[in-house]
Amino acid sequence: MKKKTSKTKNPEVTDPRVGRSRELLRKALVTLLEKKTLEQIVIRDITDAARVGYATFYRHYPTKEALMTDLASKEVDRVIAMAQPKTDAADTLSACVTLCTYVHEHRVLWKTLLTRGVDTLIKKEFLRAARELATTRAKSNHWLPAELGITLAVSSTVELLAWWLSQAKPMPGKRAAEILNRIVIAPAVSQAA
Amino acid sequence: MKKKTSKTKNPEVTDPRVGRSRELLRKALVTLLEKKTLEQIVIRDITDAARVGYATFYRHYPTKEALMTDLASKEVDRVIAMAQPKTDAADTLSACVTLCTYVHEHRVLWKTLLTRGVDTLIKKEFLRAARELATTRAKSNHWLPAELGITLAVSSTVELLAWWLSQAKPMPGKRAAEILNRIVIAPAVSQAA
Amino acid sequence: MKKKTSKTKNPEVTDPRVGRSRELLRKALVTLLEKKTLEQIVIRDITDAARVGYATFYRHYPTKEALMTDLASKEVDRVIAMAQPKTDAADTLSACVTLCTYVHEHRVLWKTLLTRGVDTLIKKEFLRAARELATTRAKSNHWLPAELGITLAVSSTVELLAWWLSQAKPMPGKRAAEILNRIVIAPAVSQAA
Amino acid sequence: MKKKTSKTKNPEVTDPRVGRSRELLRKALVTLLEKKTLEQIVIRDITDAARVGYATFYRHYPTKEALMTDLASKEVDRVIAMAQPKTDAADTLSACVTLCTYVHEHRVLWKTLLTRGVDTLIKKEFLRAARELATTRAKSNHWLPAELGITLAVSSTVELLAWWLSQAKPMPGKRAAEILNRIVIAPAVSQAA
DNA sequence: CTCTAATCGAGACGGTACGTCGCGTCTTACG
DNA sequence: CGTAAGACGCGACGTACCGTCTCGATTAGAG
Repeated sequence: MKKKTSKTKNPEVTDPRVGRSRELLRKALVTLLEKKTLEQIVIRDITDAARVGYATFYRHYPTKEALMTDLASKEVDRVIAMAQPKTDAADTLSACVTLCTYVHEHRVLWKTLLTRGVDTLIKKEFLRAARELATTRAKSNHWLPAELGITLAVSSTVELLAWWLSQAKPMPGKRAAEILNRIVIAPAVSQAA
Repeated sequence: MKKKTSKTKNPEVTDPRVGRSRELLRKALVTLLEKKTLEQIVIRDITDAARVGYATFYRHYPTKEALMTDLASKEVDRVIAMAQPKTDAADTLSACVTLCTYVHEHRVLWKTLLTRGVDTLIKKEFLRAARELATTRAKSNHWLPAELGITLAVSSTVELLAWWLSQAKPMPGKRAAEILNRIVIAPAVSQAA
Repeated sequence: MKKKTSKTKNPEVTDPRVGRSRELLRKALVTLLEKKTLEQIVIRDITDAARVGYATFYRHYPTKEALMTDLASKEVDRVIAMAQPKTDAADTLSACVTLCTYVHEHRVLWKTLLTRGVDTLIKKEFLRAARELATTRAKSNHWLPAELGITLAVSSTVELLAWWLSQAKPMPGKRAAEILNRIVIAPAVSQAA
Repeated sequence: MKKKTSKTKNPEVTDPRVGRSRELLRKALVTLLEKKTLEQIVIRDITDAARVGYATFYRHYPTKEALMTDLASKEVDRVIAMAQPKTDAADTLSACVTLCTYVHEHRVLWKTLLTRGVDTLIKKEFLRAARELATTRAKSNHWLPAELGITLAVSSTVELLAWWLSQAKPMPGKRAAEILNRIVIAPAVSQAA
């Protein structure tokens, strides 16, 4: 029989329950991260908070780190997408301001992303994004290996944001952006020039 | 009753078996770290490798992280002790060279310390040491909070060393030292000036 | 009320698909039983082998044991129906021969019915059938309670058949029938006399 | 110095905790069997009833069936040990009386052993014991294979006991013994003669 | 050299979390 | 509208480590 070709296998998952479950799990994890470290969180915590069956977790993510990475990559992609145009315009300070502003607006989430033992995963996502950026504007540098430059820039950025948000009374985003630009981004870009 | 009180606690006189057990445990951990992440290592692995009873571990360390910290702080103290005189002499490049040379000479150990999921602990030890240094030479800085400066310097240093040692063919220590000095230490010191 | 649609339900007129699905499920179970115990078989195995949707199983049977019982009772009824006339003629040996012959002809199936952890269900079906027989020819017996007699006769019969079929080189059906008659049926009948 | 030679490596397990745990588990299982089938019992039920950690179960038995077998074999061995001398003296009725008396005295336990879906395991143990007996008194038989004879005798015995104990008002042990002897044991022995 | 207490090995134990499996129900989208 | 495909809630499974504990057997060093 010819026919049925159309439907039977749609490449991507179509069942709406799948999307819903994943959404619930991500939300639950964010909530829990406000109170505990990722490694203090147990899978049952997540499924309970998401009001989802225990096994359902494994139907979507192999580990809690995978769920975390999903979360992190979405956030990182979003912030990069916002800052990138400015970078393209070579206006690094403006890019930093955009970044810091966004982070500050979502400071509750970002604080947990950066300080709850999750920073490793966030850093990995930033690195991924930074490498993509770098390839588009590859500039050779005599004395500083590109990969090292990226690593340092990313790690400093993350470290700075983490420090900033963990302050009892964080400085204004504008100032954080200035520091970030002056101490990390501008040197990095000028090196690359 | 006075008893043989004398025996019980001479603060620094310890049963030689104690020292021996701890040594065995540290050695065992170092060995294991060459093959696995700290969190892949379980306590039984350590005690087996050390050829020591399982409970003996807990007689000396509450967790494997404590053992790791013991290890890390010894190493960090040693390398700081070597580099510090140079720093005092304001010869930062020379301090960097000393640091990199030492690390390179013990690269097998340091590679595992910096890359086997242990970097967080090492960084903590470096921070501890760096803060001590900083207090001795406290300089005010208008635009860069001291604590942030330290944090960034330490994290960049650790990141750089980790990157360096994880290369298939690491560049010579002298070059690593130059980069370290130029990109991390010199800016940090000049800021502080 | 005559119901609205003609379609719905004439008690014995069943949707032909129903019969088909059940048939497929029974066939599938028989096939699977050649390789595994009933309790090693899971419902997904059956539906996969029957090339039927998973939920379809539950539209016809509440558990795999129910399916098994369905299977077993059909077989037992058949064999009883064949042997019974002989029993009525008091020709017990002949009845045994009929039984053993039938079983031997379907030995692949019966072997699995008797040895794959299914014997309990088969025995239950035999008991059911045997009790029906017994009521038609109820004879009192001074020292042996009737129910016990039936139980022993059935269990010995099943045990004997199971042993027989599980032999690497089973003896001929005629001999099995003789043993069965001599050791189980004849004594049972004479007791009842 | 001979030392306390006795201790260091005794081939069998010496730790008293082991014996205690196993005892607790067996006791717990017996208790639970009075209320549920073996397969309705879940390992957590056993460990809870035994007031023992869940994992402790697996330190001693791989499955609940293994625990059950342990229990069963102990009982079977005991009863066989009591009846065997009589059998040796060819006094089969007396052996049956001994058996039935013992079983009746422990009827609560035996009822569960024989009717709670455990009979298969008990039968297996009886078979084991019966085969041992049989080898010591191996007699050839022209028309009845020895293994089949044993199988039938054991299964009938078990079936009879199960029927007996499951009666609302069980007949006296003496009468059960007579039936057992007359219908199972005596024929079996005379066959073997 | 003896005696006593600290330390040790061995490993059982009560727990918690894991990741898997199968059940039986319920949902979805297609034909 | 019925059915395949399969997601879901549930709960038992058996495993892995954890950190605590009990045991004797060594061993160190004070008397």
